[in-house]
Amino acid sequence: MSRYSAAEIEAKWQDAWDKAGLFRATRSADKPKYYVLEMFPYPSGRIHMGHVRNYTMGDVIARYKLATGHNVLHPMGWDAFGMPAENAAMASGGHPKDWTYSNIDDMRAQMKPLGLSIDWSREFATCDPEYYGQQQALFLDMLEKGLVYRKNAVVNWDPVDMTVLANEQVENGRGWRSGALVERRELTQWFFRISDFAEDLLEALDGLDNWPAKVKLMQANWIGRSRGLQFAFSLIDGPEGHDRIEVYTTRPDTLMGASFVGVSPDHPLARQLEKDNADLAAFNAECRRMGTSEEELEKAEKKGFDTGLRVRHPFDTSWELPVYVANFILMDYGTGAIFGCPAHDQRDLDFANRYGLPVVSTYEPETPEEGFARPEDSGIAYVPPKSEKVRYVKGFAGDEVQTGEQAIDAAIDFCEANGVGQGVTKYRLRDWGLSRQRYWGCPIPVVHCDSCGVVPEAKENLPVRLPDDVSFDQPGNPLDRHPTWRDCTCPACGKAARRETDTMDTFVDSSWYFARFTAPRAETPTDMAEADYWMNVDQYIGGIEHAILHLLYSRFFARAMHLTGHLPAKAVEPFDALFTQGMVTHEIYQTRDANGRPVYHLPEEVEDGKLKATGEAVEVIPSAKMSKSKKNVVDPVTIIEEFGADTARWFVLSDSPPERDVEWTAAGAEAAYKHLSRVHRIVTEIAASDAPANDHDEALLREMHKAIHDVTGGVESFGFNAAIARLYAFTNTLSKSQAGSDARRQAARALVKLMSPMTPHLSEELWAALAQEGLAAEAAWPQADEAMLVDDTVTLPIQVNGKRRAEISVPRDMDKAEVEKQALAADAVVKALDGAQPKKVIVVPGRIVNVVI
RNA sequence: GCCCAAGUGGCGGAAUGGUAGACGCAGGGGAUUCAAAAUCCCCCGGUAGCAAUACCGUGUCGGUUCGAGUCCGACCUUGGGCACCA
Repeated sequence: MSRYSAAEIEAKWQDAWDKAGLFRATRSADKPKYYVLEMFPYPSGRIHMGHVRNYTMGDVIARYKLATGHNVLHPMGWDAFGMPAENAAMASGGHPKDWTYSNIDDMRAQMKPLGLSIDWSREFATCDPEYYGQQQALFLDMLEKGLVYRKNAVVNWDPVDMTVLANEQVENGRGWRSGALVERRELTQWFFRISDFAEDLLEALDGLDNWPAKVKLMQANWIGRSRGLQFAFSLIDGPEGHDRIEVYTTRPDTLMGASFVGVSPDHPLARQLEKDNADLAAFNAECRRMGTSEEELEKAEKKGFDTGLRVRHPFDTSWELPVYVANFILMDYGTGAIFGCPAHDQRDLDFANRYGLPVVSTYEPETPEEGFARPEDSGIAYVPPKSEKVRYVKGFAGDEVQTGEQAIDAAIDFCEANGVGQGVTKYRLRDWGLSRQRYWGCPIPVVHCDSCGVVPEAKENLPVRLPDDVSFDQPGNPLDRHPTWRDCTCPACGKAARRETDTMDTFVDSSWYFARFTAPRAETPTDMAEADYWMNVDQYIGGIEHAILHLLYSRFFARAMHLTGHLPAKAVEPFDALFTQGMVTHEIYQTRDANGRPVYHLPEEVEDGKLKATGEAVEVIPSAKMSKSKKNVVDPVTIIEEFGADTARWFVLSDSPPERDVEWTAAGAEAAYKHLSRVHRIVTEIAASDAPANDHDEALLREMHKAIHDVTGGVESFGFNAAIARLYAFTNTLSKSQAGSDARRQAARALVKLMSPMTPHLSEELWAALAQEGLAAEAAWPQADEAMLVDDTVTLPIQVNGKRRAEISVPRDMDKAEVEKQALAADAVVKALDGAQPKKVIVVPGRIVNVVI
C-alpha cells in the first residue's frame, strides 16, 4: 500500500481541475450564483501564512458552494499600487512597475500550489492601465455628478526632503528618512463627498444582517452621528470681520457652566490674530508641528493660548468668557470652536486648572454618595452616563432631576425658543481626501489650464498613463519633475495646459475591484449585465484591520457607482455577508548582541530553545503577528514543500476559531500531516479490502449522519475548527468500526467528501481510490438523514441545587413527570433530600434535571 | 486619549443559560519490534483520598438566575482601528 505523498498527488489533481475548467465562472441561468471573495493581497513579493489562512477559508466556502449546486465566482487579483514599490525603487534603484509585476509573478507562483478554486482568467492588478483607466473613467463620472471636489487640507510636510509624508513615515514628529521636524502644510486636494452619504451609510448598517456586530458598531461610531446645538458667542472688540464665534456642542445642557471658549489653531480667527501677534503665531506654529493623526492630538499635552479676547455668554450679556486657541481642537469637526465646561469634562477641567479658569457645576448626582465632592473641589470632572438621572443645579429649567439625554433635548428647545442657535445633527465622518503626492498610483485625470481652470480629461484620452521614464534618486513625486509628462493640451480650449501630478489614494483602487471582477475585461468600468448577475458579493472575507476604512469606502463607492450607472441598485451594499478573520502569529526567538540589543532569529534556525548553529539559548517572546522585522515568519512555500498544501490548509483551519488569531507551531503542522496520513491509510485500506458486504453497521451510519450534519453546520457558520474536530472524531469512529461492512465504505466516502473543501487534493486521491466516478470537487455534498441524528435514549444529568450529583438514562421522549420521578429516585438525590420534599424540580426535556432543596 | 474585541488545563481550543475542558498538541504508561521509526491501546485541571468520593476551578470583584464560561455592572491585561500603511 502506498504511503501518503502530497508532492505526488497535489500537482496531479490541480492539473485535473484545470483541464476540467472547473473553476471558470460563466453566467448561467441553471444554477444559483455564489460570489465568494477574499480581500485581495498587496504584492509584497512573498505570500505569508495570513494569506494562506484567508484564501483557504474562502476556498472552503467556494468548494462547498460548488458541491451544493451553485455557480461559483471566486476571483483573485492584486492591490498593486502603493508606497512600498516606491520605497523599493528608492532603496535599490529599480522601477516600481518592474518590482510590482515581478512580485506578482512570484506570489502567483507561490499561491498556485495551494490548490485554490480560483478563476484565474479574471485576474488583474490595479496598476494595469486597463484597470486604472476605468478607475479614471469612474472618477470623471463622479466628478460630473458632483461627488468629487477640491478644497484645502493639511498634510505632513518634510521640509528637508521637500516631500509629503504618510502618517506612518512620521516617527516622533520627524521624517523617517531626513529626521527633520515635520510640519503641517496646506495643499489643495481632491475629496470624495462621502459625508453626504453619512446618514445613508449609517442607516443601512441595520440591513447588514450577516456582518459582524462589532464591525457595524465600529462603522457607526466612525460615522459618529450626534445631535447638538450650534450657536454663536458674540465677540467683544474682535478683529475686522470677526464679531462672533460659532460653536457646536453636544452638551448644551452645560452651557451655564461654561468657563472659556476655545478655537482650533487653524480656525480663521486664530489665523487672523496670529498676523499681529508673534507669540500666538509661534504657538500656532508649534501646534502645526504636531502630526495630523487624531491619536497624536488626543494624547498630546493640552495647551492653550489666551488671545486676550472676550465673548459674551448668550444668556447673560454681562458674563464674559476668555477666548483661547487650543491645540486639542480639530478644525475638521463641528465648527472648529468649542466652549469648555470644566465641571463635566476632564479635558476641559485639566485645561481650566492649568490656566486658572473657573469651574462651575451644572449638575450633581441625584443622591450624592458618601464622600462625593463637586469638581470645583475634587479636581475630578463629574461625567455620569447620559442615561443617568442627575440633579441640575445650574440648568435652564431651574432645580430639576432628569437624565442628561432629557436635559440636552430640553436645552436645545430652550435655546431655540430664546433665539440662541438651533439644534443640528452632525457627523464625525469627514470627506475622503484622495490626493496623494506620489508616483505609484492612479493618475487623477484632470488638467490645469490657465484659461479654463481645472478641466476633466476627455474620456477618449483615457487611460492617463503613468510615464515609465522616471527616477527615484531624490525624494518627492517624480511626476512633478518629469520634463514632459505634465505638458498637455486643455481638453476644453486646446491651449497648452498642465496635467495634475497627484495620484489617487490606493484605497480608491480597492473600493471597486469587487465590481470589476464581474467583468474584468469590459471596456467600461463594469458590464451591467454581468454586474447584475454576479453582484452582490455573497461572502467577503478579510482582516479585521479593514473593519472601518476599506469597508466604508467600498460602501460609498458602490453608492457612487450606482448613481453613475455602473452598478445596479441592489449593489449599493456590495457585501451581503462579511467575515473578519484573525491573524497568524508565531513565537519570537531573540538573543542579545554585545550591546544588549535584541537580535531576532527565524523559527527554522531554532531547535529546542537553542540556536541550531551555535547552541546558544534563545529567549522566547510570546506569539505575535508574523513580521519580517521580528523574524517570526514561517514561509508557506517551505511548509508546502515539506508537508503539502493540504497540511497547510488543514492546520490553519484547525487550531483556532477563524475570527481569532492562530498560532503557527511546527508541532501543530506535523500533527496535521500525521492526521492526513492516517486518513489516507484508513481509507485506502477500506478501498482495498474486498470483504463482502455483510452486517449493516447501524451505529456507524448514525455517526456518519451526525458528522455530515455537524460538519455542514460548521462550514456554513465559519466554525471550521469545530468542523475539523468533528472530522477527527468521525475518523476515530471509522477507524474502529468493524471491517468489511458496507456501511464502512459509505462512511469512508462521506469522510472524503466532507474533507474535500479543506483538503481537496487528498480527497480527490481517495475519491479515486474508492472507485468513485468523476472528480470529488464536483461530487454533490452529502445529505444528513434527520431521522439518524437523534438517539432513542438520552443520558440526563441530575443536579441538586445546581450541582451535578447523578445521571439517569431514559427514553428520549419520556414525559416530564416520569423523568422527575426517576430523578428523585436516584441514590444521590435520595441521600441529599434525606426524607424531605424538594422545593422545586426543574426538568428540561432531553437536557437536564435540577432538584432544588 | 477615543472606538471595538478577546481573556477557559502545560499549550491551541470545545461548550442554543443546562454534565466545563469535546477534538488536537505536549506529557506519562503499555502493546508491537532484535532495536528503532511508524502504528495501536490506556491515563492526563487542582487539592485531599488506596478508592468510592468530596471540595475548588473559565482574568478580578460584585449582581441576575433553580442553574452563569455564556447575561448585567465595574475593573485589569492583551490585541485591532484612529482618516496619507496596506
